[in-house]
Amino acid sequence: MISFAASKEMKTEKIDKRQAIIDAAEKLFCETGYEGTSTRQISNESGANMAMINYYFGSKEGVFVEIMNNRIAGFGSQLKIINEDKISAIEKLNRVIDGYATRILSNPSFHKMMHRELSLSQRPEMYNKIKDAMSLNMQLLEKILTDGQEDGSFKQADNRMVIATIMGTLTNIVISPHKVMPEFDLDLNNPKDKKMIKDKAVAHLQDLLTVYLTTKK
Amino acid sequence: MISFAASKEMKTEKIDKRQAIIDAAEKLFCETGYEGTSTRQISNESGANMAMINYYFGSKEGVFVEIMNNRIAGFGSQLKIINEDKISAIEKLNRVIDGYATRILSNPSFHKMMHRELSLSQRPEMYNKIKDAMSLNMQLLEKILTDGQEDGSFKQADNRMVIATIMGTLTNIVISPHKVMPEFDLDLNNPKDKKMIKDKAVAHLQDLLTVYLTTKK
DNA sequence: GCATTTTAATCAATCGTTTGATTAGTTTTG
DNA sequence: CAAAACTAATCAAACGATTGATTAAAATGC
Repeated sequence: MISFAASKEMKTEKIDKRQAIIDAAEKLFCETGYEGTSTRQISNESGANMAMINYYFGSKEGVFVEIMNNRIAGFGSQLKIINEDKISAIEKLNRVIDGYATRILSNPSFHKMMHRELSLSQRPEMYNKIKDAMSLNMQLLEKILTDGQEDGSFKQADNRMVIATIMGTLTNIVISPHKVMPEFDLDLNNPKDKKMIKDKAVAHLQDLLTVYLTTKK
Repeated sequence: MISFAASKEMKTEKIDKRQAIIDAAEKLFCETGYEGTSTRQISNESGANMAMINYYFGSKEGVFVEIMNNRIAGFGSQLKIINEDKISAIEKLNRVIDGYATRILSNPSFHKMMHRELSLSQRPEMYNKIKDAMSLNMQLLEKILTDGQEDGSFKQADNRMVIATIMGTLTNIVISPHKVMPEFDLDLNNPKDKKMIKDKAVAHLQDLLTVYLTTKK
């Protein structure tokens, strides 16, 4: 019973088996996909016994659901405040682009996995969760666009398509960075490369949309 | 070998078991992914015996490789000629956008599968094939952009990012059409909806890039 | 009648899940 | 306080089902 003086953990070893399973599963799901990952792999990677997966999460899919819920929770929180600020529409848009790029590029693997799940739409529960989380961001983006259009700072545009351009551009960069910059050997796991790609992406999108939305026809 | 007078097929039955396997496998791979599709499913869906898969293609992966090769072959063929035409850079760009949207939206399921494969990058052979096929299109796009910039009709821009925007926007629309137009119940399998989405996407991208690339700073 | 195509049966391997037992820590009880 | 009862966590082993692949025999076409 926890010897005196609180011996927390020994080195950095197994803080929590439950969390270890989540961490290992997320890594593996990102790398090899849901179907491509076996419970035995999760067991090995996490150091937990196979039975613990079902003990804690009921099933392999239960682990997946848990991971997605954890990540998706608090998705819109940081972005929502942007729309409260007393700043111009164009400034709001620029901040949203930066915030969106930051989040997506902070965990490219997970974003890839999310998109695989969305494109497969096998597990309806997950599909709807992802869809809802995304639609939160879309509503925010749309509001910024329509507000800007109403006060005359943005010209009229196909806002749905504008949103598709913002999200699509960032997703495209995350999924195929080599395509974007084939002349270098860029690696999204390298923090330096990641920052460079993010800066380029943000600068491009901000420039693109500023020019597009504020140019008099 | 193909008896005289070409007795094609009897009713609509088994024209070719080999082709039936390819068709069934492509459908299933698109719907449930590569790992999520079993050889027995392919066998059932195609009407061919399980052993025929290995007989004709050596393995399950062999079927997959065959499908990808068939689809990828002739990828750049239709687009290459565009760059030969004696038309303005902006006109070339508009045509490429239309051609690209047409191809992607002509088979959304396959395009989704291709992107899943690209984002998983499990099978290196496939990964490289897809990458090479895409990079063909990218080179064409980049050439159009730089040509336009050299003759002064386009302003300087981050061309790699511009390309990411074009491809990313279209991919985003294909993968999540509901996100793009949640107020309607659009369906990419419905030819009418598909045409409408394609027209909207093309119009948006052409407008966006025309404004962006031809606006004096 | 020979080569090609197709079949049913079977293979070892792996899948996700469940089991019964064991450990250690906590609570309850007398 | 200590014996008894209970609880959550963990384990090795095994479950039945399914996986991709292979076999050897049968059917087919020429």
